[in-house]
Amino acid sequence: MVDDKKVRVRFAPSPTGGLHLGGVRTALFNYLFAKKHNGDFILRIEDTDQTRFVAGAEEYIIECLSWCGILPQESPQNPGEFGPYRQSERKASYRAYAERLVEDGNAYYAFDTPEELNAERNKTPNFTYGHKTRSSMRNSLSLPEDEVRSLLENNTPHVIRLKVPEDETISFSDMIRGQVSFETNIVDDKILLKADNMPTYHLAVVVDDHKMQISHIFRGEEWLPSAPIHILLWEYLGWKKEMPQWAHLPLILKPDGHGKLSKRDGDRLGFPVFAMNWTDPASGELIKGFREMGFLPEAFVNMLALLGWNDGSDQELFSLEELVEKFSIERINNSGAKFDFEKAKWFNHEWIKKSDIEELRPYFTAVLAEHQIFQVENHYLDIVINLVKERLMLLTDFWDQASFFFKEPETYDLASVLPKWTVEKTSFFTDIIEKFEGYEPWNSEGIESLYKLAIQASGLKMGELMLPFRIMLVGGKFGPHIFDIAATLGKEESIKRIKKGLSAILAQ
RNA sequence: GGCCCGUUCGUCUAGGGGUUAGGACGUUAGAUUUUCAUUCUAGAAACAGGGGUUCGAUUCCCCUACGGGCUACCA
Repeated sequence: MVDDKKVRVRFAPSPTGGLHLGGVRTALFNYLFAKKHNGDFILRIEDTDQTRFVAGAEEYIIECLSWCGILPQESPQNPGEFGPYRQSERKASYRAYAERLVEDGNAYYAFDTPEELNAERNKTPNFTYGHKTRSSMRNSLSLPEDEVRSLLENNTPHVIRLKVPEDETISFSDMIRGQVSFETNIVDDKILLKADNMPTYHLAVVVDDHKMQISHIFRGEEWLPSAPIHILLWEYLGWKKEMPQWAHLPLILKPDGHGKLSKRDGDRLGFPVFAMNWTDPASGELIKGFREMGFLPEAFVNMLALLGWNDGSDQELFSLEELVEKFSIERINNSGAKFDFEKAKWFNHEWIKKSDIEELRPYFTAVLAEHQIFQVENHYLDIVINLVKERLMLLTDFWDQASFFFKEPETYDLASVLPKWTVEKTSFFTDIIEKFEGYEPWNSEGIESLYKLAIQASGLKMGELMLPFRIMLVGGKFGPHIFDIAATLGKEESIKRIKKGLSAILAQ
């Protein structure tokens, strides 16, 4: 599978918008394979379609990779010796290869305008530009030689198309699905060079993969049908011996219905599809990302890796280092996987639980800052994190679970307390305030035993006095062990909240 | 339509000629938590169908069905 050739793989997105989770997974598998085999992981920007260029998309892609911890060795920002790493900057080099193909009789000039092609498609239901139809179109195969020459001399807009041979079978061994074959008769004469002199994806990938000495290609299954075109090109360009090995990854599908997962599904079903928030510069529309929704990068990467790959054991939690160590192409699945957001959240939950406090702290500091809470002492924050972290699915849940540690409740769930309120309870709480005031040291166990003793002395039932206490400190029916909360809040703050809560109850 | 790829619990998957078909998410029920969540325990839940090959197929082969992808001067 991996011969003596140096492993060089590339992730080659086009900068047209946010980075889809399927894209991140492709990048991840490339990265894992490269690392596993001491190879290079390269980022190449495929921006040959200038009409689809979106400002900021390239920087965004790099930031996503950086967030995931899978930065490339070579990229536009960090060029190696195989640059440039943007196809638009390699523009000048492509035409020569296309011309060479024409000279060798493996490609030809075509002068049909987009309008003419459209008309043809409307006329003939399943029109394809190929060996059956090219003689009736306007190209250097059908037109007289001198007409072709004068068209070219007059700079008539034209494209260069691949001349796909007749009656051949192209087959290759895909590292994931084994032997795959195609009949050339059904492959169309794909455009290699557009009228704007830019190459199409087909020409550009092959030329660049060769120039960059790419050894293995991991890409989505949607590319499988164009594999024969690429193989033909490797052959016609005379590079067949250096052709990389192919691996077509299964697709990530919509959780409900059917089809490839798209950004629209995220809106519709309420989960992110992009790695990070993406704002479309043209429309201003914001599309949510996993990062901003509260995912740990470790969890995101872990979840993605297990979507289509497993190590054969029951293990599901893997760090990036472990993935590198255990990754193997043989264990990549060959069928598409429906994305399951519930499972994604479970991965995040597990990673929050197993992450170190130092790693977690900055995330929660950021969550607090969003709610105008600043300058929290690390010691206090750490206590709170340890109290609530196993209750969190998303980092952003921290606010719902722990806001009361940083500000007193604004509202009280009085409905769960009022109906059973009695004067005895009022005096219990005025009494407990006094007891608390004189109590030291202020720790959870101590407070608990003092509180329970007071309950016994009052003759009231324990169950009647636990909930009101919680409502006073927290505001509602949630949160960790109540005496841990009181201990963390401190004596002064706890007493203050009891007083305030009590008056809120009495005010009704 | 044509071509290509695929098909094990609802979902992600392990397995592989003879298994009680395993795990995880979700779900259900209990326990713990004098709140809620977590956690723990238990349960329900799958080999798409039909033909072969075979002593024996979920596993190998073929067909069908179904699903997906591609079919642009997009990647």
